[in-house]
Amino acid sequence: MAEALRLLDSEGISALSMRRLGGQLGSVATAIYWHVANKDELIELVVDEVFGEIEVPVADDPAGWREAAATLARGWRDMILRHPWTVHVLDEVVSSFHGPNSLRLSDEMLGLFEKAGFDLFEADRAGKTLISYVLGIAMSEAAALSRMARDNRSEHEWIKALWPSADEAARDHPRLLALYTAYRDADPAKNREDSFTYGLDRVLDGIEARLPRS
Amino acid sequence: MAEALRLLDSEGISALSMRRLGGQLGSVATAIYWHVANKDELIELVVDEVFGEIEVPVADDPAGWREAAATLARGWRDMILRHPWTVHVLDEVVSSFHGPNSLRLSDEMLGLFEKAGFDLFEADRAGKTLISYVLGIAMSEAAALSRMARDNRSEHEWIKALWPSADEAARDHPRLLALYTAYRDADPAKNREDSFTYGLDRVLDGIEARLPRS
DNA sequence: GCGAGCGTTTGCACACTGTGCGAGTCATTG
DNA sequence: CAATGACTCGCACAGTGTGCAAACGCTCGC
Repeated sequence: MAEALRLLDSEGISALSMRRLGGQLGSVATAIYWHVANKDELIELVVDEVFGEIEVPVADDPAGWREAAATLARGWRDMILRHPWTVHVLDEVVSSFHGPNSLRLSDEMLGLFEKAGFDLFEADRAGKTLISYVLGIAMSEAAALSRMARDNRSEHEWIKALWPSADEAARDHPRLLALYTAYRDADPAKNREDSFTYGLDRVLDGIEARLPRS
Repeated sequence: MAEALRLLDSEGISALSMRRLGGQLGSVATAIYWHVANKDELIELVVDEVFGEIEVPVADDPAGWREAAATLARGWRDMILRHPWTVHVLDEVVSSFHGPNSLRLSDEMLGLFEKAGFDLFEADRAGKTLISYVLGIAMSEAAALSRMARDNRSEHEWIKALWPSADEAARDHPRLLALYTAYRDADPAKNREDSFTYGLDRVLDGIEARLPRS
């Protein structure tokens, strides 16, 4: 699993073949099948492993829930950006929601929202809401980043190449054009950070508003 | 593309091979390469096609923005659940954010949030927030549904099979256990709907709170 | 010390994948 | 009628996941 993870992190999902992994271990593809039922199971195991990297901060006082939730969200997103290949195995990811590490994570997240003042049901839904936002944006970011790395072409060049004429673009998509020209000279990394934070704050605002007033 | 979509919808991503698609069209795999550069491009085209199914409601008065945004979110989610294979091609999906249909969609969504009262920048971020939530939860749902269909085993049976003993489960994950036993006799479809709606409302609440008071 | 057993590895084979290349087909046009 | 160009086909290559049976090597009880 460690070797598989190394392969995935350094060269992406397409680098992980059973033959290659076997070779890297000084052995042969079919030898792996003694330890693991099939490739999917291998990936599930690796995915649960990377879930282990996320740590849930403990919020002692109820007031600290929001900061704790934000830290959790950031940790989750950072994990995905550290391992962008997770994007390509989303259904194994979902299956690994039943691995030991992600079970622990789910349970602790429930605890976090319970401590904030929700009952168990609403804690579950609040948690799902937060995680869905994080999953969605992190996967978009990861996919965009890896694609940008593959054919190194900035987002802005992408956009520009799409429109044969500026006039046409302005006619069809006036707002998109205005947005992208405004973004042209911005720092994409900072922009990505700010955008993530903005959404995170909105989601947490929405959740906070549901808390029983203390 | 129509035949590819049919294949994808009825038998999932693994059914779409160039040989199979060629055969279905009364021809041969390599014939497809005249029309399309490679398989990825084919998928991008199909993905943009299904983006075309989503329609953006027009909100005439500013007060209608919330309902319009909710309709948009539901339409997007329904599209993903109608075509669950999109989960497995997330990076082609992200690439197709630059296809004509999704460009139109993005532009119209910007318009929706501008009409609500945001400036262009914040409209972009609000839209990203909403779409990230929808993407995240819909992809989780789609992956879980397709996995459940594959090895027809309910979510609850899944969970039960994980824990060798109830005592152990209760010790390690007390909240998860309580949650799942509470959910045992619930209708999963209704629960999924309610959960989606709950999160959607929280995200929209968070966005609404940022609107300049009118 | 030795054979038995068992966990683990290996080689081989099968059916399948995406796709490059060159030759062939066919309808439309000058 | 000939030729151009859109399109299709057959073949081949390198690669994939994985089933199966044979072989290996280590650790036991005798």
